[in-house]
Amino acid sequence: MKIGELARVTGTPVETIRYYEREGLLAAPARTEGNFRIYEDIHAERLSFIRHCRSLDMALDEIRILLRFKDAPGENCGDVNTLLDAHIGHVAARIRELRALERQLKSLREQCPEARDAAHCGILHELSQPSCQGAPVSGGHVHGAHGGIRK
Amino acid sequence: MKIGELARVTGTPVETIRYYEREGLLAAPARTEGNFRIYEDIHAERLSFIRHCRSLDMALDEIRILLRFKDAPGENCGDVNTLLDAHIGHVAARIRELRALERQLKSLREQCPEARDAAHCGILHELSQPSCQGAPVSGGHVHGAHGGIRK
DNA sequence: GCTTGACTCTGTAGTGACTACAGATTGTTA
DNA sequence: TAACAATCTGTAGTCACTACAGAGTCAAGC
Repeated sequence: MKIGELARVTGTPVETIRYYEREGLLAAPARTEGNFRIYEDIHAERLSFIRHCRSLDMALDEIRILLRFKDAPGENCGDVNTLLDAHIGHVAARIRELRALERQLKSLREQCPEARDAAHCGILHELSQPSCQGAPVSGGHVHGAHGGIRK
Repeated sequence: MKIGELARVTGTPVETIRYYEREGLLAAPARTEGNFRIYEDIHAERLSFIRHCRSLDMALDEIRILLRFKDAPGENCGDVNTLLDAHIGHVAARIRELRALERQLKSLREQCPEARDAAHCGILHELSQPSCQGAPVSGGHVHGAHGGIRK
C-alpha cells in the first residue's frame, strides 16, 4: 500500500509517517519505480504500535526502547515494566501538579467575582504580587498547560 | 539594577529576561554607556507579574492580554475573568484526560506482573493491538506527558 | 597600569513531536 | 491530452525557553 492508505488505515497524518521514518522509528520501505513508498502489513503493525504508545503519551525515546524489545523477543522484559512504571509515575505526578494549579487558579478567580474596571480588578492585583508558591516545576517529563516553567 | 540582579530578585534566568524583551512582554530598558541594560523597580514588578502568570501555566499570549489590561486601568476587566475561566477549564480538561490515561496505563501494566522474555510480555503484546480508544487529543492548549497526539 | 575574573552583549541553534508549506514529480481518470 | 489527486524532497514554523560562541565591559586586587 502507498503512504496515503497507510495513513488512512492507522489514522496517522502522512507527514507524521515520513517523520517517523526520518527519526528511525519506522524502517524505510521499498519504493516503486516512480519513487513512491510501498508499505507491507508489517509496517502498519509497527506504526499501530507506535501510535498506541503515543496515545498513551509516551515520548519517542521511550517508544524506541519498547521497539527494541519487540525486535529482541528473547530478552528479558523487566526494563519494559520499569519504563512503564516510571511513565505512570510521571503522569501521576503531573496530575497532582495540575490539581494544585487548579486550586490556585480558582482561588485567584474568586478575587474578582464580577467585572469592574481593571484598576480595581482583584485578579490583576493578585497577579502583581510575587508568587509565594514555587513554580510548578515538573521533575519528570510530563508537561502541563503550555509546558509550565522549567528549571 | 543590571540584568543579573533583576534575575536574582525575580528568580528568572537572564536569558529568559532578554527573551521576554524580544517578545515584547517587557519594555526595553535604558542602557549604560557600555550598553548594559539598566532596570528600575517598575520592570521588576512587571516581570514578577509575568512570572506569576507563567507559574500558573498561562501562555505568553494570555499574559500579553492581561498586561494590556494592567496598562489600561480604566477598561472593564470582564475579559480578564473570561480568560481565567477558560484557562481553568483547560486545566480541568487536562486533568480528566490524564486520569483516563493513568487508568489505561495501570491496566496495561497489569498485563505483565513480572519480568519474562519479551516474546511473552503482555505489555508489548497489548501495545501491538491498535488502540481502541481515540488518542487523548486535548481540545484546549493544555499539554500532557510529552504533549500527546494532536489533531 | 595591568591582570584576572565575573558579568554582559548579540546572534544563532537546539529542544519535542510534529505541522505546514513550496515546488516538483508521478499516477489516475475523463 | 488535460486536469486533478497523490506523492516526493526540503525547509521553516510551533512554544517557551535554553545553551552556547565569541566579543565586549566592569570592578577589584596587585
